Amino acid sequence: MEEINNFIKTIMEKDLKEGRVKSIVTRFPPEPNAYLHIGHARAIINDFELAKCFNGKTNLRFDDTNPVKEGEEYVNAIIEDIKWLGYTPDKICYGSDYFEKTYQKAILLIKKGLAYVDDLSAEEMSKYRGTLTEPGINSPYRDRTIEENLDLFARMRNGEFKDGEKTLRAKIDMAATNINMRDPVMYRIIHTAHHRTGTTWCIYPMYDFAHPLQDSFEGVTHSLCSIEFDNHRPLYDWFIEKCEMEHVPHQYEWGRLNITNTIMSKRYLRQLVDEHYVTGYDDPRMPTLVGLKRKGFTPEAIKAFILYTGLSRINSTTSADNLDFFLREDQKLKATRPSAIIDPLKVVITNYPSNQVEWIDAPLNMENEELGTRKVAFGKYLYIEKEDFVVEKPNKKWKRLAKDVEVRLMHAYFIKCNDVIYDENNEIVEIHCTYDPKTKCGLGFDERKPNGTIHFVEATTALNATFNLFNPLIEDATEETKELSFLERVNKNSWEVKHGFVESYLKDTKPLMHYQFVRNGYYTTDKLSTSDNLIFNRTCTLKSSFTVDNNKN
RNA sequence: UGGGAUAUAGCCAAGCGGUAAGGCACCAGAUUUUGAUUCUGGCAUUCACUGGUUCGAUCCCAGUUAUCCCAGCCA
Repeated sequence: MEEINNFIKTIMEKDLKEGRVKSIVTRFPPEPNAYLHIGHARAIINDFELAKCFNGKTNLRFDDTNPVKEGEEYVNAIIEDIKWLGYTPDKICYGSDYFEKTYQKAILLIKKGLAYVDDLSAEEMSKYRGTLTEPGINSPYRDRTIEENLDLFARMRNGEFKDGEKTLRAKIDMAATNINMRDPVMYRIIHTAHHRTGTTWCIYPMYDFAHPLQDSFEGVTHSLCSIEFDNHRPLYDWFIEKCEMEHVPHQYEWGRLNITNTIMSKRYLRQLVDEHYVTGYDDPRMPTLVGLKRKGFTPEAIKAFILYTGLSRINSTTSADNLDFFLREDQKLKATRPSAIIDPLKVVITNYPSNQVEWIDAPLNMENEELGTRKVAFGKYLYIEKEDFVVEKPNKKWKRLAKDVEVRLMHAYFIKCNDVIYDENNEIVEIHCTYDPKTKCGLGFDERKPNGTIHFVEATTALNATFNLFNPLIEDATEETKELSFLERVNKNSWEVKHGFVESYLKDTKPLMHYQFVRNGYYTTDKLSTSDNLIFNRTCTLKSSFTVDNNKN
């Protein structure tokens, strides 16, 4: 495993050395309302790996303080994803475990005159809050007596008020330049059953109030979150101090990680699923962990990607090349490498018997013979990749087949092209070659050097399978076509589902699948273990356009 | 136009007062039964800009510019 090294680690080392903390405790606090994606993986990996560096502990804590958005389905999915990444939380807990303790701390703040029950409606409160440039003004309910607040808050809990009728607010400073400090709401009334506490509660703490207390209750030392919470840190510290928390956790922020041409926002991922642009959260086109898993990613590849990509306070966008690299690196010695032909060109071996097919032993991975061998068919009729043939050798650097040129068919024989057959439109139909029996793989033939090596499949034994281009696993060999589409960023604010993934990806980036199947054949055989000789049909289906508006609300 | 954060190569990212690590991408060459892999070499006289402090500044200070975040009873 790579050595983790980033600014948070430096902070931890210093805190330990200077005695501010005795040991490291971190937590990964997802809200159970979405599937985890590669961005979460960064948080998970850092939370766990940083604690691990110092023999510390990491909790998984579900931040379930809003019953209208959350559910059990996500809890289980998140637990599974973390397990898949290879981590075991020290404890699995829930924000709702602390509802009573949190409630008591709210009472403490009321008693100290630092919290009050407000009757302002949401719209009124918004007006009273002021703007970025103008200070807010105090709520008319701000000066209720402690007794009245205590009574009202108890009645809020007892369900005497409707949703939105009252809130509990912290009494800080309506003129604060940091808007988060302008008497933030601590509790709101929600008469909705909670997935764990049922109808026990009808008031729920807000993130800003609940989170620091939860961290403190659990003994978290370093509460790591993304940079947009930077503005909340003063409030975090305020609640810790004013609630007289025994254990004092500290919040640190890091920048968010984006990946080029990848949607990472929960909201849009949900839209893609809900509106059936993809087949589900585990669609291989999704950046979710379950999606990446189906696409062929391994936890090791994801971890290496995250750790090598590093961490800073800058929001950054990493090229998808980076992610691909770590998958290739991870799969180099692990993957079996059978051949596949995407765009077939028929080859007839004129000097080979027409009713004969021979099977040649070939290693599954030339760089790792421990993976064993497979039988590769060779016969009179073959397919090669169209792009591996040109009639006339264009230059010295051309290392593939051309007329009157001899190449090696990987694991098989040297072949030489003698004739090119055209149809009435002057398109190449097939090419005629001869093979040299002396050059069979393994015989040690070295009298001539071929003009390169290309891969092939034997036509009569090959399976006509359709691949999901996004997925190294062969999904359905029997299915005739599969819709292929991809998300492309059209401009800063919108993305579209485009058809024709293959072409665009081929043009703009080194296509992972092209690389894996065509030239290298890195993929993990899973469902189709009986044959590794496959014809790749490329089928694109037009899909409607999907545009998202990045403007809030 | 209020407050906060950030600025090091095409993309990430180390460096924290002593003269710019590393990875991706890219380029050139060698090896090669995958134009892959592997190997070798190249890739910031300069750290957003302008001043200042200092023997010495990416690092400290001041100003400027650019980008991001904040006006949910979301997290």
